[in-house]
Amino acid sequence: MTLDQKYPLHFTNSLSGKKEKFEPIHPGFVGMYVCGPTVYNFVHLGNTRTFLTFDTVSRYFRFLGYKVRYVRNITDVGHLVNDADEGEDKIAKKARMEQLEPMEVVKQYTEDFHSVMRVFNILPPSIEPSATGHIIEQINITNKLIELGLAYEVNGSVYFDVKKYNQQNNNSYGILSGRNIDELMESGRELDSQSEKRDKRDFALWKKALPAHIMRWPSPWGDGFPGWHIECTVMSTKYLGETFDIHGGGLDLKFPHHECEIAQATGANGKSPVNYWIHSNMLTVNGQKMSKSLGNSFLPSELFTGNHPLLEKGYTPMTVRFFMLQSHYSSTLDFSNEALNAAEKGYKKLSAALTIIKQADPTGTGAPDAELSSGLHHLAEQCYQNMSDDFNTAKTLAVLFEMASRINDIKSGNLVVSRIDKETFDFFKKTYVGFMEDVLGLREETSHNHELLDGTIQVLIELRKKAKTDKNFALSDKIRDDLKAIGVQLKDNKDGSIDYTVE
RNA sequence: GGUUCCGUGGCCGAGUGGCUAGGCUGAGCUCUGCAAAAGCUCCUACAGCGGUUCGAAUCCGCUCGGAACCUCCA
Repeated sequence: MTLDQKYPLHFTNSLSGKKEKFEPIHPGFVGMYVCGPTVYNFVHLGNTRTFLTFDTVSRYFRFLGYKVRYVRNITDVGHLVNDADEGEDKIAKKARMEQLEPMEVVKQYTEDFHSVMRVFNILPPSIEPSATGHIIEQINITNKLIELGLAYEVNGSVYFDVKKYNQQNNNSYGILSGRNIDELMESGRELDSQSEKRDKRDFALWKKALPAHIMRWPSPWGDGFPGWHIECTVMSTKYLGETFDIHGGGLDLKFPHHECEIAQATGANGKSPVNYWIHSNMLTVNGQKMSKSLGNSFLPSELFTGNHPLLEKGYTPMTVRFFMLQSHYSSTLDFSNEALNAAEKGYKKLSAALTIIKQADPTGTGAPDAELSSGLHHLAEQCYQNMSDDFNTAKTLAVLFEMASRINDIKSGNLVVSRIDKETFDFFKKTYVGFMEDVLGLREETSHNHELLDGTIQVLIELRKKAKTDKNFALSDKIRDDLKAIGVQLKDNKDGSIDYTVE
């Protein structure tokens, strides 16, 4: 029995709003597309949460034995500033402000994005396509939609005919976001230069470029650039097929972006593009969504250094990762210094247990205790059960904390390893290490633990041992206190050995 | 205005009809030369008001409060 059969995965499908059993199109394989960043600025912490969510999702699929193709795009054309744009997109605007070539901007912020992903231990996707690399495909699908009568050209721009699509598809526009097309008409706002559209609910597939616009490509309708939604439709279906398993993204993309993707793809290919939609919720600050425009966002670098008015101190990447994993991806998560401090301590506890269990060995004498063994086996199994239940990282962490207590029992001698049968011990160890490192992506933060530093501290530890043996407690305390003052905490173990941690 | 979601103990945060969430903080105990770490114990909540039910934090209704989307946004 394979792991995915033993612990069948269920998760909430945004399309139905219900928790569903995951049934892949091709058994053993998962195709997943996630909307990536728009690279016209530094990614802030809120953006990071979404990528962390889907990193964990893809990690767990792989852990269960699935072969995953994870596609996450780079939006380097830039979303329109607004629907009434003057033929200028965000990247072009930024480029002019900074006197740079658009591709220079894109390059800079893509590099930043990648480095942020790396420090958070977010694994790279299988394919990372860019919008500018798929202009031809975007033109082709736009052409196809025109031929099908679902799009129309006006003055060098092409728009998707939402009303017509809706009539042809059982009024399904709004199927994802629960929106009603008639209500959209009432609430939609009127914009001056929107007069080109036949209906204000229509959205752009291709926009004509004005002379000032510096990102432009030739097309059957003249020089221009693609609309926002079409890139994701093109790149997802190109690499995953016309219907694929999972599409993810931030909740704020549900409407209109994802709704438009469904309409375009369904219109062009005659079939629904995605079986399961997953939306991750927002990171909030004082209850409000973190966003650049609200001025309550901060950059990962500011978080690490603590160099920000909202931050009391700096926090390590793994502390932040742990902090985010403590809540469910579908809930909002509120940022606060208190919560980060709590996370820092909690994470250190798990990390310390990780170091211990990795070195633990099931040696020793004594008969295995069946009841004890089955209790530990059951505990470890809960990691699988919790992750298979809508990727519940919070519940999984709760189990890992209990496992960490047992690991500490082993270290302190409260729990004799030989009382655990070999099979259970191996499963327990494999589960703890596997869920920490492979599934949750939490690694030991030992960057301070350089060889030189370690060697130096070992010398001091030996001196202190000698002082203790000589009952020279004044000296042994001075060594410990002085080390603590510079951030090195010594810990005396029962067996006389001495460990240390670096703050 | 429309659509949707949320309101859990000192703080963060899981949980959807009966069974201990967990972390952090605080108090105590054990271990220890003293610490630190660790283990154990305690502090037992579900916005308010009604209703359904043998039984509700969990379902229904109303009230109050907060948020997201409807415009670029992870």
